[in-house]
Amino acid sequence: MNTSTEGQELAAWAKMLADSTRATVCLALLDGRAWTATELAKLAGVSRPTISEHLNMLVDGGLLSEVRQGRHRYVKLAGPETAELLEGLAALAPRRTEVANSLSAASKRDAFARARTCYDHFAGKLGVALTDAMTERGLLDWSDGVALTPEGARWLDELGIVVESRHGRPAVRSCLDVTERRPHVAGAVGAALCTHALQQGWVTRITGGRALKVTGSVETFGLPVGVVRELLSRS
Amino acid sequence: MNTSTEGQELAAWAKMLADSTRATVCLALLDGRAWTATELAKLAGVSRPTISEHLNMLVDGGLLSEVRQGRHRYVKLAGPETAELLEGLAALAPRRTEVANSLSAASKRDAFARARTCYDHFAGKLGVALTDAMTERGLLDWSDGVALTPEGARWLDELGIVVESRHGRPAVRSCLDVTERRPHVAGAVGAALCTHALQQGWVTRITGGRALKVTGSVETFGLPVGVVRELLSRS
DNA sequence: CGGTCAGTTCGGCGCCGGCCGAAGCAACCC
DNA sequence: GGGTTGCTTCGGCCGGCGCCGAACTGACCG
Repeated sequence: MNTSTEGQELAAWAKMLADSTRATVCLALLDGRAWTATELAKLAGVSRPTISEHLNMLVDGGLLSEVRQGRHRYVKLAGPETAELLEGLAALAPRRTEVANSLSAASKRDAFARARTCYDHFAGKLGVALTDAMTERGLLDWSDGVALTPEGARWLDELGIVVESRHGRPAVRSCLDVTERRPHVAGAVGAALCTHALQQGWVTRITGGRALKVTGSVETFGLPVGVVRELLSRS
Repeated sequence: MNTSTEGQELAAWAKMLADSTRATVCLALLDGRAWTATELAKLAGVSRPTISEHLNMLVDGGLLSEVRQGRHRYVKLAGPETAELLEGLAALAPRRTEVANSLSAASKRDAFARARTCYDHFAGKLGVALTDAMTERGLLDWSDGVALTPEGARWLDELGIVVESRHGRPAVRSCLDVTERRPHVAGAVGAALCTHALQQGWVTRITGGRALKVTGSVETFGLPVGVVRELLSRS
C-alpha cells in the first residue's frame, strides 16, 4: 500500500491518454472497430512514423490490442473494460458550454445523441429506449445490479441471437449513457443485440463516426416500443 | 463532435494525472481531508517549490479546490465526482501480481482492506458489510439503481443523522469497492454515515492513510450485523 | 521590532517525448 | 523481376516540463 508506488502506476496509465494524438486515437477506437495505422495517422493528422510509435506505446501499455495481417496492422481497444474506462472518462471530462456551432455540426450531434454505438453495444436514445423496453417486458432484472431473466434468455433464443460467453464476466452489464445520463444494456448481451441488428440491417453506421441510422424497425425486436417508436419517426 | 477537439480535452484531463508526483498527491487526497502544501511535498518526496507548481496545475484544472487560511494553503479534491473518477481509475489500474512484502506492509494492507474511507464514505469490508446490513434491513432499494426507502429515511432520522443535500444529485449512490469488487453506499447518505460514526468515535483514522480502526461497536448503527460483527472481532 | 515558518517566484538545468523526413523492410501485384 | 504500398527504424530537432536552490513575500509570534 505504498502511496508513491500506486501513484506511479496511476501516472503510467494516465500518461497513455495524456497526449492529444493518442487520446484522439482512443476516442476513435471507441466505435469498437479495428483500424489500420494509416487510417489513424490521417485521422489524427500526424505522420505514419509518429502514429506507429504511439500505437506501440498503447499496445505495450495494454490499452490496445493488435492483429497483424499481411502488411496491415489492425489495432483496436483491448477489451470491454478498456472501452468502459474510456466512456467513463469522456463522460467525466468537463462539460464545456456549447459554443455556437454550424448547422451540420448540430445535426451530427443530434444523430450522435439519437443512436450510436458505445464500443460494442447500443447507446444514445436508442440504447436507453431498448433497455427500457426490455425492462418493461420483464427481460431484465435490476434488483441486484442487472441480470437477464429466464424470459430474457428465452427471448434472445427465439430471436436467434447467440450470446458469446466472456469468461466469468456477467452476460449483461449496465453502462452509463454519456448523453442520456441513464444506464443502458452493455456486456455480452448488449454486444450480441448490436451485432444482430447490424447484421440484419436494422441499423447501419453513418460513415465517419459512431452514429447510427435506424433503417428498419426496431420493433423487429418484438418489444413494446413507446420511446423507440417515437425515435423511429424522427430518424 | 470534432474528434480531435475531444481528444485534446481528454488529454488535458489525463495530463493532470500523468505525473507520478501529482498522481501520488491525488491518491493521498482520496482520504477526503484537506492537506497543506508542505505535508504533500513531504509525502511525495519533492521540494516545496515543486509541489506548489503541481498544486497550481491541479487547482486550475479543476481537480482540486483550495482554501487559504493565514499562511497555509489547504487543498482537497474538488468534489465527490472527482473522487469517484479517481477511485474508478485506480480500480482499473493493472492488477499487479503481489510481490513479496514486509510484514508491516502486509498488515497495513489488511487494515486497508478491512476498513477505510473512500473520499467521504466507508469502504473496504466495513463499507460493504454496512451496505449489506442496510439492504437486509430494507433500508435500501436496489431495484432501479439504488435509493433510500422510507424506512431508510426514518432510520437515519432516528439516529439523528442529517443528510446534507447535494443540489440535484441522488442522496445515496453506489460506489464500486476497490478491494471487495462489490458496491458500497456512497453519496450524501454515505458521507453522513461516515461523518456520524467518526464523530461518535465508533471508528477512528489510523494515522497516515485512509485506513480506519473500528473502536466501538458498529452494532451501534442498530443493524443486523453478521459480517460486521465478525469484522469487529478481528480488528 | 526581529525571528520563524508556509508558501511563492525566479532562473536555470536536464531530460524526456512528440514530431518529422529519409531510408529500410516486407508483403502483395503484376 | 520491378513497382507499389503499409509500416517501422533511425537521426535529429525542438519544446515542454519536472526539478531544485536561492531569494522573496506575508502571516504569525514573541
